[in-house]
Amino acid sequence: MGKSEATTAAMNVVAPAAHPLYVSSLEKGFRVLAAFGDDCAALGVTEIALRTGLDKSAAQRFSNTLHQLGFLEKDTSTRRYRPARKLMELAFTYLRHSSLGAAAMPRLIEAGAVYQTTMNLAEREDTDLIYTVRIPHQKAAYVATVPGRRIPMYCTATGHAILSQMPADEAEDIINRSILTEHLPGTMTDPKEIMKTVRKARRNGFASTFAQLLPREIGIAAPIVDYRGRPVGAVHIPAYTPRWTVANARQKLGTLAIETADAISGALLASGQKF
Amino acid sequence: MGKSEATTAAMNVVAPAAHPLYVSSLEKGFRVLAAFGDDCAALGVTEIALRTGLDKSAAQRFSNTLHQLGFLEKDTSTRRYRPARKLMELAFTYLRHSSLGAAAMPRLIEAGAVYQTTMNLAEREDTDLIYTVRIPHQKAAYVATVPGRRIPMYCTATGHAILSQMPADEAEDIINRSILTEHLPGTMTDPKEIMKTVRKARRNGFASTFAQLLPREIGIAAPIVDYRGRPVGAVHIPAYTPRWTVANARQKLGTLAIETADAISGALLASGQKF
DNA sequence: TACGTTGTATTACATTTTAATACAACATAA
DNA sequence: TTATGTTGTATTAAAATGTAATACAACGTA
Repeated sequence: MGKSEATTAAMNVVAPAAHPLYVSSLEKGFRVLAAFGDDCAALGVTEIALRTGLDKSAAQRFSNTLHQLGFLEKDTSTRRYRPARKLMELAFTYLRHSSLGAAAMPRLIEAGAVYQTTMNLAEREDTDLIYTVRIPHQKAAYVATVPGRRIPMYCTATGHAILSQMPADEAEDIINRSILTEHLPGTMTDPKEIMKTVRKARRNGFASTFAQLLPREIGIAAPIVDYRGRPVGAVHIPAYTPRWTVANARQKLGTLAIETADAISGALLASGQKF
Repeated sequence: MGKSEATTAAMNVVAPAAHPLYVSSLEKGFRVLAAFGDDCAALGVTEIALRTGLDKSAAQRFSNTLHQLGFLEKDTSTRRYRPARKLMELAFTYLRHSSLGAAAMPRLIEAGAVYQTTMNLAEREDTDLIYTVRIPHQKAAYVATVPGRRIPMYCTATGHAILSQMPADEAEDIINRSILTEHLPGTMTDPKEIMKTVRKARRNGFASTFAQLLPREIGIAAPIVDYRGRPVGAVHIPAYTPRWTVANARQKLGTLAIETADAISGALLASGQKF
């Protein structure tokens, strides 16, 4: 599973073409942060240079600066850097004013209590999703319980739920631009098959997948829509065999996911925000 | 309550003196992100310039760059910026390899189920704390359920729990460097009184506070220590009147907090990590 | 339509970052 | 221990980047 996680891990911080108003130093700083992947808890400057494509001097200066700012810790004995707690504050900067998060939170808490299941809120980020709110109930792989994680749309119930509320051409575009990797034996990588699943999700009002990214995981997800009916995120409920069967999960958790997502959509509408 | 939250909100991104290896552009970029406080969901460039101390041109370039990188969203109609989902990925960069988080997660989940209470993990950040893992059970003010939030140590059970495991002079130093604000009528701001509470926490093995930052909130917290006995964080359980009384919370939740914190300390030790 | 305000684009200028290099610290093995 | 490689740190002259001033455009209000 560690392996299957790895492929979804790298944060995307690439040069979006030179522009007169573009401060490339800022990008380099974020490239350093993005260098910390699944496979490395701590990095030295040489390794950072290697992973970021910066030369040693640049790696040195940016690591140093991030350290001074408090976003990287430095182990004085090994002289290696690691991400620091303060990065959590940046998440708060986002979440604090997320009307989606605020609308979702109480409803996810409530829904999680029904069957003692974990409840997640995911939002779209291009061809991927990011979990923004997670309310764990049952124990699972640690990374699978942590917010901020990015997963692809093409092979996840959450992704299908969102795709199901889009015009077909838009959904197809996302799938075509996705890197279709067979994370586990059985991960769907055929665009036609994926679109078929998406259409099924559209008919049912929710999506479900089995063992696509994590072994034994049944994913159940329902879309959250804005005032225009456009998908802004999805409620995701993970369940695991053998405690749950696919049929049982689809019936019970599918309904729960839809109810919860609809309640959130409604609350968003009431709060009058577009987001 | 919104008010009491506000004072604890601003992220600390200040110039740590010029150094030859210091990239000031990076700092400016983070200053822009830090400009988004409690009182503003979105900001225009002029406002950003005002809040960051950058001039209009700089504010323009850094906002633009952060936008291109995906860390700021731009509302095309109002032309104002707002923090974007991608900031969540930075939190993941930290959490992914947090052995403290990994040790705490399953134990917090388990403990939260006992009395249906929210469970938090907080870590120290100078004179403040940052919530890194939050497992909400009961509904509460949205910001009080969101990870990444920073709160002061001097007037919180979580802070006292950590201070209680430090040498007295170190604890006093933290209190002296804290900005002692009376967030609510009754917030403790007298260093002597604070130290007295901390000593009491030391004797009891856990700390408790009432209505210090949030009205009606009873805070219960127990320290997590590393292999040297040094505090690395704390388990925090919030409870609210009238559902809980202070006495009842101290008795039941105090015990639970201690047990959970000890279990986490033990797991950390077993995992062989210093952190 | 006129006016203030706010966002955007363009420059010459100079400060900042760069990349090369040299040095120091550490780890490993002979 | 001494030698040897590797990795981290510090210092520069050179150059590229970011700066701040300014002008222009877009929007909202009266």
